[in-house]
Amino acid sequence: MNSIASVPSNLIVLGFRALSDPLRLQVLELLRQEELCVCDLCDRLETAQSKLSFHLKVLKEAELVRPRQEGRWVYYSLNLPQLVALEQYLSDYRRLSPMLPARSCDSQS
Amino acid sequence: MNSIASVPSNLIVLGFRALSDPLRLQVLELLRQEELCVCDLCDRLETAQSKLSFHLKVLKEAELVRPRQEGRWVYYSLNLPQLVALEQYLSDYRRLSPMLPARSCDSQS
DNA sequence: CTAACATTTCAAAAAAAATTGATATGTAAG
DNA sequence: CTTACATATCAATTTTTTTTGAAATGTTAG
Repeated sequence: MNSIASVPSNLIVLGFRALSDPLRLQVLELLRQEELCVCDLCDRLETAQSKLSFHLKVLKEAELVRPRQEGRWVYYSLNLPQLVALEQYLSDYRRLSPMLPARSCDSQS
Repeated sequence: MNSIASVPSNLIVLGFRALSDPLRLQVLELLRQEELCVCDLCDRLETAQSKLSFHLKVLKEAELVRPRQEGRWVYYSLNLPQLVALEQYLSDYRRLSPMLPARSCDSQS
């Protein structure tokens, strides 16, 4: 009697992982208002460029942001569909949650 | 010209961090259907008790699950309100996202 | 071509998170 | 009281993530 729970999709895990850092959340909040290039983000977050580049990579691999190169600048913007995908993953918990009362634990052994 | 983005609430960061692990997501998926005690979870996830205890602590500190002791068993259940809080944090990205086109980066230097 | 600049990549170091096995705590049954 | 059991905690180790500074890449301006 050993049902293994379904393994969650990798992109979902990557998404939540990308969201699990304050600096990365700040990046997303800035991008919410406008597309920004890396130097803008460094400026506004008072963060070293190399550090930001790392965190942008994490966000990009989670498909939460999209880069767009223009000359020597790279502009990042939100990738709304993936943010919505995570939102929907969570919203599934509201549906289909009968929330049964406790079941005796002894019955199994 | 240096607006620091607002620092996200700690509980939000803890929440996403807790969600950023496959095993913890599996725990939540199992709890979606029913309240379960630790030994049940060990059983179904084929995981050592000590390991699960650690992950349950992470979920508990993020307020995504709630423990309820009954005799020598501890039953865990979802804490829907906090899951909804995270969902709403994400849903804010859909609203209020004018998604302006690129702005020249030169204007600042 | 050369110099300046924006960004990425890399390697080393530091910090944080996860795993493991052992032990502690608390409850209940005999 | 003693034993068995469910769970939590702890310390040591391993693994993963993050930070940092330097070097590489690629683009544009002169």
